[in-house]
Parts: sequence; C-alpha cells; structure tokens
Amino acid sequence: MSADTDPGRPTTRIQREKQEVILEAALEIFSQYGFRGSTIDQIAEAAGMSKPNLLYYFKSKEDILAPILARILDTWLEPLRELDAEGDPLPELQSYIRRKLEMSRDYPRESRLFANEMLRGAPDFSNVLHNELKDLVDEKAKIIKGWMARGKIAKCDPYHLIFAIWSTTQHYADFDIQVRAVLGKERGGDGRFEDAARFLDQLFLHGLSPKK
Amino acid sequence: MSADTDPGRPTTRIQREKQEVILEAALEIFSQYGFRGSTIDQIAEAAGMSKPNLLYYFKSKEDILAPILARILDTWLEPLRELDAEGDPLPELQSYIRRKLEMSRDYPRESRLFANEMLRGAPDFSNVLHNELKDLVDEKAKIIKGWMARGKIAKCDPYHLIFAIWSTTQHYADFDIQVRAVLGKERGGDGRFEDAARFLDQLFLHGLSPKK
DNA sequence: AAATTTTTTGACCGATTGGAAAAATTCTAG
DNA sequence: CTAGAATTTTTCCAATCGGTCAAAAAATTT
Repeated sequence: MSADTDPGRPTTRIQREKQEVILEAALEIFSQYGFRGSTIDQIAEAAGMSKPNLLYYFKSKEDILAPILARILDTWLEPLRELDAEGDPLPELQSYIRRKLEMSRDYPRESRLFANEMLRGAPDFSNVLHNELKDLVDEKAKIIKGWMARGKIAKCDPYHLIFAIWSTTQHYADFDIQVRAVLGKERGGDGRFEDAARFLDQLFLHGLSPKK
Repeated sequence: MSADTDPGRPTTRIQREKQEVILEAALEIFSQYGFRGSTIDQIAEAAGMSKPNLLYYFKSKEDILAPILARILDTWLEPLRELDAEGDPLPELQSYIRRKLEMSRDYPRESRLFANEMLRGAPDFSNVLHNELKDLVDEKAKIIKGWMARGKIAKCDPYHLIFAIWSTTQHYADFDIQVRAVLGKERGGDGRFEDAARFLDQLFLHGLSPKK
C-alpha cells in the first residue's frame, strides 16, 4: 500500500521517521531553489533515498510542499499570537520585534521559502491569507489600537506597523546575502543580529528625531 | 548573422525594437515565476515571437536575464545616489523613503525579480553586491554618520537604517499579495501606498513613543 | 529588379523532468 | 518458519526543457 496522505495519520514508526526526513530535506532544497527550481531527485538525494521511494511517501511534488508551508505559517505567526492585550504595550511590541528577529536568525530557510511563495503570488495558500492570517492581524490590530486610544503608544496605522515589523525583521533572513555583502567581513558576522536588534529597538521606540 | 551580444551595440532599428520587446516580456515572466521557473517559450510567447526567433536575439536564457538585472540594480540605487550630504538631513531621508516607496508602487516587477535573485543567493551578481553596492552604501553611511555627529538626527547604525528603509518600502512590492489580503478590500486599494507613506514618515521620525 | 543581408520559421535533438508500474526486498505477525 | 503486508529498487515513459540548424521569407542595398 502507498503511505501518502490518508485521512488516518502515518501509521508505522518508519513512516513517521521517513516523512520527517523528507520534509526536512525538502525545506532545505525548496528554500534554496524555489518550488519550480527544485527537483524531486534533489530532494530525494538530500533525504538519502531514491525518487520512487520518496514518491511512495508523498505522491507528488506539491504534496511535499503543502505540509511544509502549513507548518511554516503556523510557526511564523506564533509570536504575533502571543501579543498580549494585558501586557505593557511598549515592552510587548519590543518583545514581538525581538522574537521575530530571532526567528529570522534561527529559521532563515523557512523565511526564505515563505518569501518565495509570496513572490509567486502565494498560489497555494491565498485562502489562508484571506482567512486565518487576516483574522489574526485584525484581532491584534484592534489590541494595538486600544493601546493608542489609551495613550500608551503613539497613534499610527496598526496594520502598517505590523508590516514594518515583519519586513524589517525578515529582511535579515531573506536578503541575507545582500546584508552580509554590504556589512563586509568585520561587521557581517554573527554580531549583525545584535546590531540589528539594537537598531530596531531604537527605530520603533524613537525614530530618527534628534534628542533635544 | 546572429544579432546577439557583440561588442558593438544593436545595429538595426528592428534589432533595438525587438530586444526591447523581449526584455519587457522577460521581466514580466521572470518576476512572476523566477529564473528557473520561467521558460524561454513563455517569454517568447509574451514577446509575440517564436522561441528560435527569440534565441536569435539572445543566445541563451541567462543572456536575457543579465541585462535586466543590470538595469534593475541601476534604477534601484538611483534614489540612494541622490542622497545629498549638503541637504537638510531629515527631509533628505524622508524624501529617500518616499522615493523608494514610489518605486515599489510603480515598479513592482523589478522589485520582485530583484528579491527573487536575493533569495537564490544572487549567483549572478554577487560581485556587484560586494563592490558597487557596498561602496555606495559605505559612502552614504558616512554622510549619515556626519549628520548624527552634528546632532541633526539621532545616533544609530546607518547601515541598519538603510536596511530598514529598503525592507519597509520594498515589502509593499514583494509581499503585495499578503499586504492586500490583510488590508482587505476597502483598505487594500490604491490608497494603501499613501497610508504606508504616512506611517513610514511617522515611524522613521518619531517611532512609537507616546507624545508627552 | 537583382543581389545580399537580416529576420523568421519549422523541424528536430539530447537532457531532464515528474511520475507510473511492477518486481524485488524487507519487515512483521502468527 | 511462513504468509502477508510494508518498503525499496529497477525500469520505464511521456512531456517539457534549453538550444541547434537549415531553409524560407523579409528587408535592405546596389
């Protein structure tokens, strides 16, 4: 019998293990070459098995991508989910920014694959964007608006604020090549994330206006 | 004779015209599907000619991409080149941010193709990144540092400031699908760029600290 | 209008692709 | 140990890919 997507979850131990190996290999390949730029052979080799063997676990190339994307989106939104209406507004936002930056540092492959899908127009999960994602952002935007109304943070568009947090932090994963090239050898090392954290903290807190 | 890359530039009128048509079509296709995801047939069809006819003007797929990337990078950096050391610091930076945002609005295909290349690790112009780009950013970072030293703007890392400007503005082109999905029908229309401009102006000027 | 050069087309090629089929092997339960 | 199920490998295929080539068709020059 084939082992692919049945209503019932993977049954045997070997199925769970191999599926995990394949998804890890596929993430590596997809994030480097994009969906169409990756071949099943590449993924199979990275997973240490033959192509037909891989196709025994996932019956098509798209069936490999789908669970990866689902998992990424879930992981990706976790920091935003934790934004707490009861917390102290500014530290709450700072902590969100820091966590997003840490994700760019620790999971660059996920970030790049996600960006790749966005560039392609997100053909596979545009419904998720319009439902789960929009709902979550709507909810958190409302919280942020409440903070603004109570004078806890400056008034601004909460949606564009969230976009700014996403873009500035993800930039360090998606444009890593460019960032390291521009920073050069000395400043482009591991310390760049701490420098980025410091800068973003100041930007989102005070902007560029000089102190008086 | 073939019409492709000779030391001498395109000679005939028809060559200039067709090469332009091809590059425009290739930008459209490449920006949608990425380099490996695009086929010469697709580009040829978009350009209204047969594949062998296209290959008469550009002898390989990479030979089509190269001039597009060169042009994009040049266009892309123009706003930064214009950052004027003699200008008024804050308005100078605001104007830079605004121009970059306008480019995301007016040239989203170019932005997405550029992002695509970055995600791939910029195999074709990593040398440009380490030379022309780094030199330009170094020069402008020095200008910005001068402004900080004279107390005209707040002290911060000028490199990460430039990254923040790039990422926040380009986000509206590269993640357009996501931005529009999250903003919804009413707020996701043409007005989103004006909202973004207003928000970015405030973010880079004052950040989120509440007014006292 | 004839000669020559440039442009376009149709037919084709070898390599690679995603995937199917079935045999061969390994694992597991009785 | 043996039957049956699960896993893996070998072989193969049709479609698509980037690219070539020679000949036809336009365009240009003389």
